[in-house]
Amino acid sequence: MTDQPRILVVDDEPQLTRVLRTGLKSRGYDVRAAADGLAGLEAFNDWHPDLVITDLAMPNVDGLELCRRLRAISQVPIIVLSAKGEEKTKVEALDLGADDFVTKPFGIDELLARVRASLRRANAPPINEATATVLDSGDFHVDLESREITVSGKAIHLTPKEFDLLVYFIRHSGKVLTHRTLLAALWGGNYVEQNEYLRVFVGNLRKKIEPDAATPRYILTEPWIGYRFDPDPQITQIK
Amino acid sequence: MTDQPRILVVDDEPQLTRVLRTGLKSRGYDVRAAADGLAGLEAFNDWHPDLVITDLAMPNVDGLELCRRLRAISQVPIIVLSAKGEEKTKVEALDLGADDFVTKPFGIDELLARVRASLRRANAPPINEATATVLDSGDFHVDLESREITVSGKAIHLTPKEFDLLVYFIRHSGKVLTHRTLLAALWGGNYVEQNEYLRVFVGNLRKKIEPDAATPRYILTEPWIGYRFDPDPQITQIK
DNA sequence: ATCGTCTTTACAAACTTTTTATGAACCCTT
DNA sequence: AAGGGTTCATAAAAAGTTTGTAAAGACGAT
Repeated sequence: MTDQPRILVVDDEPQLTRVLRTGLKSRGYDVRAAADGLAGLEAFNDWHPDLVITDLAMPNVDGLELCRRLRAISQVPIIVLSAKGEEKTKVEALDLGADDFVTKPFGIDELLARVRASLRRANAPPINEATATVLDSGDFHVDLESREITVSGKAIHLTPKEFDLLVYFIRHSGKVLTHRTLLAALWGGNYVEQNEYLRVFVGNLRKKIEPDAATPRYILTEPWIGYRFDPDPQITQIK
Repeated sequence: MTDQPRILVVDDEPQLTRVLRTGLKSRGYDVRAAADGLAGLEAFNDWHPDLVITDLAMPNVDGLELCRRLRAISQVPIIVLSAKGEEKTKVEALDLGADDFVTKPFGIDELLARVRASLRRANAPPINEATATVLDSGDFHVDLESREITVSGKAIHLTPKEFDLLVYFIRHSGKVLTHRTLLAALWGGNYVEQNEYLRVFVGNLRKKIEPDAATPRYILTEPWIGYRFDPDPQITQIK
């Protein structure tokens, strides 16, 4: 793909759509817009964008349903736009496989940063993910065979669950991971309500990997939603 | 050359050197290490290794210069280790006659595969690691034919199962070996649940090879997971 | 029958995970 | 801007497994 990255914007507010289109186009992206989920799906099949930005509240097929249908046919990164107070819906969207969310109102710069992050992640070498024996991400180095972990060169010791949690975070760097997702991945589907487990383990993990556990740099809290892992906080800065 | 293939490791990072040495020795290679290019050249003239593994960034004579000087006097296969993002230097090294390169970080298995490939290409003794008759790894010396073992020069007597267990450990130095893996390897697939066997045999083995069985240096426990064998514990464990 | 080895059993010590409790942080409403 | 209700961070206790070790029983070879 030597072309500009293609971004599909799905939103029923013409004003917001216009802002997004001009903002994204001026940064070199190729942008197309659709006014509802149905039109969005058609545009996707037609145009094969590299990233989809969708609002949640929409006529016809809404943002949630759009996520579901897109995930059924594609791994395209999805960024969800949502109004404040739609926490529950946001979580649903993320559980359905959305990559990130931005809460309205937002600055165009914030959205652009998230777009860059998602595109980078999508293009990033998911090389031999299944067979990779070494994970290397930002300040983190993990040898899955020897189960040795270093952060910025310093070796650390993790318990098995802590190890699994960190590996999961690294493998989904940048994505917003909901509590449910994390619990299902690490404890199994019967434990998706045990948020306390997560709190304790995230806390312990932070104590071991964060320079200052009180102001985390790597494992970021998304209140009401879940956590987000940033392996290299200098690059992903938003402001 | 009836001996094991000889490998010269040139690297100024003691930790990496140690990993390479134990990893290669445990597979039946004869290994010598040098801390910089100058020492590497001397060792080469002295010892005539069958293969040279060298880092790029080093004090005194660096990896590039080492390649150049080696090529002036020998066709010995050279494998270059390089950090991420040293693409340009990598190309230079290959132009100078290096045979292969491996990007850090790498798994020991990847390096071993390249070593085998380079030796094969060089028509070096096609000695199969699997048929090596002597293992030399850290403080351990094992003769697979006579089934004799010395630890730090002291001969010890092991029962057959203990012997097989130790050999398995040595051949997989540094890796964490799960209970299942060990049980399957030594007792067969029907015994993968018999963790008690393992406990007893590891305990007995420790009594015979550890200076102090109560605080093991060689056979390390990975709680909930399995065991890890470290043939050459120089750096004291981090807690 | 004896010896050496492997298997089985038992229990305390060590370690991880789960549970509980408390104060701080956060979001929404007024 | 302030208050109520949740959620989050943290420490520490409780519960549950696993591990280390000794020792007894089983098996086979000499």
